[in-house]
Amino acid sequence: MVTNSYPEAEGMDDRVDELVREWGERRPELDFSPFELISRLTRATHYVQSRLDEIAAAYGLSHTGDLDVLASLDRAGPPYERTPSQLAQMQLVTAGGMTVRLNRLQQAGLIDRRPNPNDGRGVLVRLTRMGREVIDDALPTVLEAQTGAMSVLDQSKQDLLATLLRELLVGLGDTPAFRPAVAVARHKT
Amino acid sequence: MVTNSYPEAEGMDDRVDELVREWGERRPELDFSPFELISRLTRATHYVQSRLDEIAAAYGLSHTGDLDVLASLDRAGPPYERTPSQLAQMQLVTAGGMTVRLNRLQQAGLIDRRPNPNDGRGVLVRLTRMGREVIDDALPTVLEAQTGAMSVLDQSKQDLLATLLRELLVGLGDTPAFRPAVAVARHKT
DNA sequence: CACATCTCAGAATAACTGACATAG
DNA sequence: CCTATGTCAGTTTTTCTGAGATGT
Repeated sequence: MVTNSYPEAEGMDDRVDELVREWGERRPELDFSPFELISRLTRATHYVQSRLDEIAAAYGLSHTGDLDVLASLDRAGPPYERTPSQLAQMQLVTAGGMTVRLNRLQQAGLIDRRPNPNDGRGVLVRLTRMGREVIDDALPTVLEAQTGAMSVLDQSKQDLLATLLRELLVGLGDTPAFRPAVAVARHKT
Repeated sequence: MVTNSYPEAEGMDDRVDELVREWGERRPELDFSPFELISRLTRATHYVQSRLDEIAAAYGLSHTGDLDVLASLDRAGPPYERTPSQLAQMQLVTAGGMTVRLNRLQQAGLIDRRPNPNDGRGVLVRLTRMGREVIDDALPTVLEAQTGAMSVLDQSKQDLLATLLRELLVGLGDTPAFRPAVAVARHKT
């Protein structure tokens, strides 16, 4: 169902190959292979995010980041709640940046906030009924677009790519919060 | 010289594994493997660009994009010139967006513009002496940072990753401009 | 005349930093 | 008291779109 314009992608050059070729002539003493890799990462992200931003726009959202917030709340399962700081950390934005997003989503009626009963400093963000409807509808759409974007690669190549990127990410510090198996009891949370 | 905090990245989980695990519990009927892949692409790009933006900032530039313009002109070799549209296309921004960057770089004295002798509609952007000094100094710094960022992966894995990403990019439409092997002569250019 | 190149004005935001109020 | 949470104001930009001037 999701088709691709370049069934014979294998063996073809991308635009990064051009850049690397030029560098090789201009600065033959330097190794540009990390540059090559990072250029591809960046460009692939650019193309993919553009497609996803279009989907977000079709739902009246300003960009994929807003959809990510809704998805993250959905992922939490009933009652679809998380704290702003949880959301910020998952999505690599600062708390201040998340506040802006949440204000916008609340304005649109897709989320609301209530005081966190376990922590008087904080709040809990929750999907509204409308927010749940939006993400219920958008999630399959997004997944389909993502599937389509990756579909030039067969499954085994996608798996290999995912594995390599995991290793890269761990090296870049994208590691899960440390979760002790045992802990001494504390007051409240 | 470039070290890494996670020498044993292999086999370790990244934060995307957490997300995928949550999705699996919440929506077991859906396949999140393309999501997993795209999340990793996006996050890796985020981390890497943050590092490169710091380098750009150290040179007084507003972000990596400005460095990319200088690098692109350097790559052209003497006399270090390109048209704004060439630069825009290479860097995936619109002509309008490139104008803003060029204004800023010209303001900083790193580039200048002159009329394009071959095309009265256009201009040629050129590195100034100071621009050349900046990129001469910055280029090794950037490459070193890029090398460091990728260094969790050994060379064979980097090569494999680059190959897979090339194939993905071609599928996403990142293909070189068509260059006919033969063409009929035309006026000027 | 249709199209290409480039710049600019206007729109719409994004996101970060640092400060602040509140609570643990 | 020191730290953590969340919000806000201020700042700094970014980028795109569409119009317009100029030239092919």
